[in-house]
Amino acid sequence: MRIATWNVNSLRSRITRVEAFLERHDVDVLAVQETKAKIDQLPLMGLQSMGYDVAAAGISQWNGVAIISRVGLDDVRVGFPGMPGWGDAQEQEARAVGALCGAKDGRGGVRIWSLYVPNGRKPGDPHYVYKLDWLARLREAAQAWRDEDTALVGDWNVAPFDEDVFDMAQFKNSTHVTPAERAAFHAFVEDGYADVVRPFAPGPEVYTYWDYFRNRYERNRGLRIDFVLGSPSLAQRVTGAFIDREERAGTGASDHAPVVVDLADG
DNA sequence: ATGGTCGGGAACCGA
Repeated sequence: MRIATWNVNSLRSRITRVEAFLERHDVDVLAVQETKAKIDQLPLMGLQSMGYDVAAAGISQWNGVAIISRVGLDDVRVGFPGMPGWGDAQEQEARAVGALCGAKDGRGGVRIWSLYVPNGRKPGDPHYVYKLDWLARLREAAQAWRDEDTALVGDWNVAPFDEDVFDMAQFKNSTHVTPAERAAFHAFVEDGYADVVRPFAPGPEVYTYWDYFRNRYERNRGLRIDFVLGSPSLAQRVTGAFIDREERAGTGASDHAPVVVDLADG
């Protein structure tokens, strides 16, 4: 089974590229972030005609997430127990929270969580405090999923290592690289989740996001902030992975590239 | 310190 994650920066404006990506790489399950649309605004007809089902959590203007699957969607969940504002969509909208939804594939083998970690804006900002709280609560919830085939995939808005940043000097006093954010990310690894892509796409100068400003992509001035973290049993099934860097090229691209992971049958 | 470019939704805000 081939799974992927991609911050599409608006599913409506990116739908043609999403469909082409799924076909080009023969993807079974795609987790998307920043759908930027309510569920009833999503352009699903083309995806459905390609054999995909869609589960979505449309929470605010910019942080919606979805899972697109052609191997079924069982036991779809939105949010996680303990998630700030869990069960209160209006509060989530008001607080511009991160978003997360998860589903098992049709054979019940893998639970994939599509997650958009809140953007902290600036260290010390209320959104930054909220981001750390959100990650801590997700960690607690994820500990209960560690003994299953679980994939935590998406835009973590954290660059865990210096080599994941094109120029650390430009990130003084910036979010994404603070010790607290990095510790929050590494806590998942300490609990047994593994970055299953990095062994197949080692740095330095390997990124998943390039700002639209200043020709950052053309100059490869990016960040690695999109990750697939696998529980131990899921990580054992990984046979390969890659970042589809070329998807970021040209006009009409998202500012993030997709990340693809291959799994052996469980 | 600021600016640069996108997307959404119709003026800027947030990434």
